[in-house]
Amino acid sequence: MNTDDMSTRDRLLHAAAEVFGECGYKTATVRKICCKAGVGLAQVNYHFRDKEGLYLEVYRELFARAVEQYPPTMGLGKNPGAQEKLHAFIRSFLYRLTMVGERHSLLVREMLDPSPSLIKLHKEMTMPLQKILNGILADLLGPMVSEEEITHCAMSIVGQCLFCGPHGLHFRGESFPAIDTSKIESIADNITTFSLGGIGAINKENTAIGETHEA
Amino acid sequence: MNTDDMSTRDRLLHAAAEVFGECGYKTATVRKICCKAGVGLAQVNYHFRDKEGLYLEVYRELFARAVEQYPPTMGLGKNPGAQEKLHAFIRSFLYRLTMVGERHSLLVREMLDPSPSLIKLHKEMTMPLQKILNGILADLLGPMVSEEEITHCAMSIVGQCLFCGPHGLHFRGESFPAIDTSKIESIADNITTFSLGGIGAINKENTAIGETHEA
DNA sequence: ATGTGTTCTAAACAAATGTTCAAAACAAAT
DNA sequence: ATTTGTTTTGAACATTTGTTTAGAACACAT
Repeated sequence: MNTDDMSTRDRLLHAAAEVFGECGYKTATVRKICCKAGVGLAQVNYHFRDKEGLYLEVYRELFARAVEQYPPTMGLGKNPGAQEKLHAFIRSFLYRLTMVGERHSLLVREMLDPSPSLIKLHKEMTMPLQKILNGILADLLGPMVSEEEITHCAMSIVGQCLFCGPHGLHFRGESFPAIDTSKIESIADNITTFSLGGIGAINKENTAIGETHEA
Repeated sequence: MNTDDMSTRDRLLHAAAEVFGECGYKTATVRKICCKAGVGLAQVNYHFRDKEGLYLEVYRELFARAVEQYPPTMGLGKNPGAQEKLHAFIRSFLYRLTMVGERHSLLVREMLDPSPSLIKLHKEMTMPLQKILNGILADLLGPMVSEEEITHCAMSIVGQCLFCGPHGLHFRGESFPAIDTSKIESIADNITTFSLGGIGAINKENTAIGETHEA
């Protein structure tokens, strides 16, 4: 992408996203970022107060764009069932990871090793998504299920997505192959099938316990 | 633990495990480690060549101890079924994460964001465990299943463990509450139930496809 | 006691990094 | 054209960090 006509601020955001993504917060240097952006060294401090200010801004913008482009209801028709909703949620999650990972694994990286001041921001941006997933799971698990069990299922699903998704490769200690977007769909199908089976098993266990106790 | 009677080398390993665990490789400093170990600054280079040498040694030792203490067959009687084997695998996985996380989240941390030279070592130490999981899944999924599907299920399970386990808290942007070991068992039960359900679903889908094609 | 190889200490070095600052360049309004 | 406020630059500063080195302290065999 040609960044010549962008403002210094935007050039910095653009370059910072790449450098932070490649190196992580600590290893990325202000010099690298400014060099890549083609601006003076002092610009980071001028426009963003300090390195961390720049970082937070990059994170916020990136996250927002990802959610905008791949909302958790992505590809759903009207009156979708809970199963379709779950599928859409998982699919969109994986695409968000992909998109963010193409030029910068920033989001994923910092989700796993957050800088202190990022935690609050991350919570703010994640909360709505988490609420949505919990709602879907509440539907799927029925009214007899506890809040704790919903959380457990949510964690199982998020864990799968993070690990199986485009950047799971990092965790597994592989090198960094390009993301084949075509695989996302099949991965999403797999996780959905697997998770629906898992939810069913939790459900069955639950009603079994219920019967035992109420009988 | 009193480290007064240990050798300088062991004191360094001990302190390094803590500091690396708390800070990660990049942020941890040789000075911090040596100070905590109560040894001179040059000892790291003398005993381990450089910072990375120390790091690799810590990692190797920690991993080995974790596997020794919580082997993937932990708590199994003789002639266990595949389901029990899976449960034991998940349980031991979580305990390994816990143990390692008590004093140092080193293992988990670096599994997620590995330093370049660590990748090889990590692969070496992980491979046997991965083989075991694949074997269990091959049993559970039956003979008709493809290698790819086994891998998918394995990833789903590992992803769940990493995210739901003691250090999943990091990813979720929470602070770092002490690990309540008593919760491990229930988490393990949950993941096992969820995963067995997921495996069942994959299985069912598979035989359905098989029937369609072969009919 | 002497010599020898190992282990340790304290100081210093070289490189890298985030930040600051004074001055220059620029833009826009009067 | 002058003023005013903003943006940019290049250099410098203060820290931090991993590593090195010369020499002291030590262990131990001869």
